[in-house]
Amino acid sequence: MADDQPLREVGHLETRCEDCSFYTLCFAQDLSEEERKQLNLLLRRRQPVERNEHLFHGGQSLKSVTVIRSGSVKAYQVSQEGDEIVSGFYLPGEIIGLDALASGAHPGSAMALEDSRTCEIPLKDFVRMLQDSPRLNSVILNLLSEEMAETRELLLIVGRLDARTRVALFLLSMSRRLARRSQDPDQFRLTMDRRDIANYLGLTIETVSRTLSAMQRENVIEVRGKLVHILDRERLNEQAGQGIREERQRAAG
Amino acid sequence: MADDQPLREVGHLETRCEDCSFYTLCFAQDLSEEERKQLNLLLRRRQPVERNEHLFHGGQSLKSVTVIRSGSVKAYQVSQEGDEIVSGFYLPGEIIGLDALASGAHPGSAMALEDSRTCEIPLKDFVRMLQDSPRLNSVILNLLSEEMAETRELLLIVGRLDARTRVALFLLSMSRRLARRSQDPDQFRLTMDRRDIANYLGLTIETVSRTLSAMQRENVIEVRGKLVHILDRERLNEQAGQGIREERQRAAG
DNA sequence: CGGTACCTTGAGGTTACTCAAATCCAGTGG
DNA sequence: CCACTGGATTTGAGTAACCTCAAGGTACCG
Repeated sequence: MADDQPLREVGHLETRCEDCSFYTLCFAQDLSEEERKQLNLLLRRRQPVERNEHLFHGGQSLKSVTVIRSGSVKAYQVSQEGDEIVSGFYLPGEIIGLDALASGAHPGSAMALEDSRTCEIPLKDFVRMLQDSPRLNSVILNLLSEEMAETRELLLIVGRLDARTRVALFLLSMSRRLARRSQDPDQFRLTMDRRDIANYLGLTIETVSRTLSAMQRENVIEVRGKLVHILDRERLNEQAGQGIREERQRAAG
Repeated sequence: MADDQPLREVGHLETRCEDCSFYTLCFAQDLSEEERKQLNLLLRRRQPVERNEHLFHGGQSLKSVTVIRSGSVKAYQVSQEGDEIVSGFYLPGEIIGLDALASGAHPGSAMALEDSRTCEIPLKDFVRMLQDSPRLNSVILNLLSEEMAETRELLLIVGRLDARTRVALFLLSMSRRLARRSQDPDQFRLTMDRRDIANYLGLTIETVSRTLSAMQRENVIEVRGKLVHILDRERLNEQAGQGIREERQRAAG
């Protein structure tokens, strides 16, 4: 299908400063001119990391708070049994490492899915700013609670939804987050492989693959390897919406 | 089995102040004498809540931070589809409402599973204390991150483990938390019904029931309705430990 | 051009779900 | 104290969804 208009390669993502979470947050949440200036001063562009290189390992102490500038990153933990558990993906403009703020150590590891660049604020500076600025404090609390909410949502997804729904939600999430950073929301490249997707969604590779194929047969999406084209967002939304196994025992509420 | 020593009813749980999270935290985390005194002053014992009564509803603004003094509470959210999603249980001495600190509104609802009593600190006072005391601040951040960690763990449980393992983990968690509050860790009463357990674990009532029955047949536990007796903690631990579906596709790490 | 890793597809098995019925239990009223 | 009743729990039989194992295809890289 659509051989006249095949999926075209989408370039490596690079976030403009205006699209970065630091930027957006700080300017949206009415920090003072002074606070902004300082934040910008502290921001360091770090050496690019290569594909499969780690940004940090689980258990390491938190050295800096990081924004993905380009590329993408997966966060994962290793269970007692030694299994890798993918807990999330970070796209350009998103902040990584906040969940370590409280304890001071990273609960999990982060690995680049492709060659990536980041901006960082050394932890010391960041903490100092936190102490000086109640505003920034509340900004961070908010970010944390947002991440908490996302984890909660994932909880809902992973445990209770059928494969079709999980995959639909995943695609929509990616689409939404890419759109936020000035990307085409209907055509994008998944930077993670099927294994990571499967792991993240609590499915097997085969099930993810079959589900994507099925969606393609039904003309909801077009898939070619990592390239995804959303053809019928309407139906994708439907499939994402209704997945809860048709009424588990719901209580009175 | 064990008809000579049947499960005996366990009395209504009441936490001594020494077992309460507020108490423990504040005194463990070296707050100043002054700070402690103030915290105690602010603590209010609230009117008891009856079984099935709500402590608060989702979306309501956070009015106070609450410790369960006696009884137990379930936290749940309502999904878009109108299904109830049980996100956790709170036992005597545990703090409820922290996850609303950031946004100021409760993300979900809380309902008493039995007649219960609570202690509360009005939000205003609590926030004032937070501003005055960097120590308390970090204590709270820690609690939050702890809750985050718990949610993450639940994430792991709910999506990826088989029924047997989920139930085993649930029983052990209950046991551990009860033991912390001076209860017999091997003999206790579940205050929630099978539906809540099933919902919490992402299973159906029938599966929970069957699993408990199977564990009983194998002499790992003894169950009679809500009463649980752990007979073989060793094996229960084993069953909790190995559940991950025997090696999902693990990546290189 | 061959090799390797990734992805897709197929066949069969297992787990947990669904539907249905029996049993247990707590609370109520006689 | 006991029968009654409605809800909770257990148990059983059949089914659907997803996993496992296995083979074949595809793309990328040297």
